[in-house]
Amino acid sequence: MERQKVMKNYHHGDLRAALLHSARALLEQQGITALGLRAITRHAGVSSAAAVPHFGNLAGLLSALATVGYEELAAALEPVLEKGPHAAGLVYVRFAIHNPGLFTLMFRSDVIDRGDTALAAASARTSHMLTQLIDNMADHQPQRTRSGTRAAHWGKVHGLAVLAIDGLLDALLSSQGEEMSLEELLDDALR
Amino acid sequence: MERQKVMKNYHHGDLRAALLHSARALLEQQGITALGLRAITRHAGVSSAAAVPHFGNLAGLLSALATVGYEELAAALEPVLEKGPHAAGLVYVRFAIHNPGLFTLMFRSDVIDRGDTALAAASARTSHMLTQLIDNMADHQPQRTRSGTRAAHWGKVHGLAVLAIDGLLDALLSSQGEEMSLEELLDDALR
DNA sequence: GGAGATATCTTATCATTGATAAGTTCGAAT
DNA sequence: ATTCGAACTTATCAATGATAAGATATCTCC
Repeated sequence: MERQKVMKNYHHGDLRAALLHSARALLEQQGITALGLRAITRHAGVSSAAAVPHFGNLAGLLSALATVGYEELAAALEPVLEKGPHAAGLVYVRFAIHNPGLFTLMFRSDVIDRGDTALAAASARTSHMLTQLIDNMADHQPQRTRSGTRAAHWGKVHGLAVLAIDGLLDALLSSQGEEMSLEELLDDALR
Repeated sequence: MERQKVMKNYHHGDLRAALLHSARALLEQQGITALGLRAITRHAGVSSAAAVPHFGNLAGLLSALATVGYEELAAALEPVLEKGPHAAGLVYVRFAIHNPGLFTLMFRSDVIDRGDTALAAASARTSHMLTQLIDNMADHQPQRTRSGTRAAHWGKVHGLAVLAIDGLLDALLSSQGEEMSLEELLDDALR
């Protein structure tokens, strides 16, 4: 029967997924600067215009990748929803550290298209999850607004994630003579 | 004597400052995407290669601009050094909100050159100021490491700044029915 | 199971970008 | 006054994202 045809040139099979995979690989291996349309398609072994039917343009492709990021973050957050903000905060920051490029992309509103439907949905879902998580926590200080509490916790967690990715927390660690790992520092800071 | 020659084409006089001014104007008016070498030189009314003698390349120009940012942030922080972390946090976030483009640029390690001497110096000075400010504060919890305390405070303040710039705090405000301004929210969150 | 319609992918081209080399103009130092 | 060097321009290059036109495979409908 010979059905297992490789289908070389045309009709890749699942080029959409392949392009997202290539983009992610480039993103994590070479940084967000390497995320060009040509670099991505080259990595996937297709022509530079092959992404158009699936994503329209580069912003569309990156938006789809960021969408994956929001979904993965939500999925990572879900198991600790009942465990309170400390555990969830650690999960949030760990996700950022383990996927620095992807996490960075998720907040680069200048390269992704915030109007993208799927992206907006995934982003909103994750945000909703975060606020719910914060609201559910025990130590709600009555002296603070609910919004204030949300902003305070989300801000802290997000800031730690961003600073960790930028390597600025390592600088903080090495300057002080204290013997501790980044993980310990984060656990301490999130207390 | 007619000394007030306009000196049109050659030897601008202070092109370095003029280019930084143009870059900053473009940055705040049209966003970080508009910060191209040609756009900046066009705005300043010079040729696209005029920036080379002063900055080498685009990264050099943007690094110099980011350096200005770190210096201004340090200058804004200085008057509140004795007032504790609450006031200083507000100053930090206000600086970010009033100079969103510049603040964003200061943490875009992919477009600026972290090896730039002046940038590294200004950045280190500001960081030093921040850690000193946090260390001086009264409510040092003994259960936390010094590094942990630094990370916690810097993280929170920085996260709030980043989220505010991205408009995500406004989203947080509007979702909740509470009647409060962004400034009030920040003041509350920094408590 | 055959034919036309349709989506996918390629090739070719365009305007624009950052970098660079070579040439021009000005100021400064000897 | 002349030379030297820095500042600036013009011209050119490779590379980018977008797009139009063409080729090919799959799908639908009869």
